[in-house]
Amino acid sequence: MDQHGEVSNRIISEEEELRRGPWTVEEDFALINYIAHHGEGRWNSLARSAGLKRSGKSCRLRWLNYLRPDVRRGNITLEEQLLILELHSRWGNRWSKIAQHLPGRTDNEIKNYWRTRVQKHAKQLKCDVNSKQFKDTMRYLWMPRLVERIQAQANAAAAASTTFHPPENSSAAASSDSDLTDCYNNYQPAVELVNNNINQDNYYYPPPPTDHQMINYAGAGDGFDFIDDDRNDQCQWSMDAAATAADNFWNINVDDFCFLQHQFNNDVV
DNA sequence: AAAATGTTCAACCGCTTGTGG
DNA sequence: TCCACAAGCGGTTGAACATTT
Repeated sequence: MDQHGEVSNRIISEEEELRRGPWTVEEDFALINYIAHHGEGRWNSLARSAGLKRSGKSCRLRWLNYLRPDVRRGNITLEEQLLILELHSRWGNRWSKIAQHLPGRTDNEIKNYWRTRVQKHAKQLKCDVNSKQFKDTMRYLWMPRLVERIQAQANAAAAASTTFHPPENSSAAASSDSDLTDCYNNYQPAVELVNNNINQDNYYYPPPPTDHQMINYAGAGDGFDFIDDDRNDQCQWSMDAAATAADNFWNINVDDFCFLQHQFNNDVV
């Protein structure tokens, strides 16, 4: 057999032997070690050079989604949830683009969050995740509720800070809140949103988070005109659905939900 | 206690896009 | 302009784990 024959046979053999499935500790170590010395990129040749019987794709995915030092693990925070909902309302399933605004989170993680949490809620409400009703509910109920919870957390932290520190430190503690937390303070509770944020065109423009580091809004009306001429189609859910939403998912009480329905259907035109 | 059912998320797949020759 | 290859992206799968019956 000539040299070329040997080479092609070797390549075919290696391709047949490519491992799949969960990575072992040894494989992780080999990948980390190789990238530490040679950098990332050229994943197919990297996989061979590192002695890994994995495809380049598999190595790239393992590194980006799991082994990279700046990957953030653990539960998605309230702030991150709010940001995901906000950005998804603008960009849809552009997971990679959304992930760019959540430091340390991967597109895969955000995609999983959306599918397991958000889509589940839509399913249980017998509501399409892409429907106007569901998007409006995220906007009017879920996101304001998240903001309220974030604010409550911040208040609790501030109270704790006041308890344990002398007064001269409390102002410093207050001003040390992150920009993201500050921007959430611009949100209004759900009911107030409906009452106070109707502009001259009779369109509703919820005040978005203004954190310039995270979200760069192009301006009023840029994707946030959730109330439009089809408003009559909104809020057609049964009271069961309202109660389910209120009690199980968004912690919005049913009275508030009914009030919102009333506002949508009668007052806000 | 065990089986059934539900949930999570790492990993894979196929397609698209970018890039260099 | 075309082609080949690498990288990126979003959809999907399935194993492991958790919860319910």
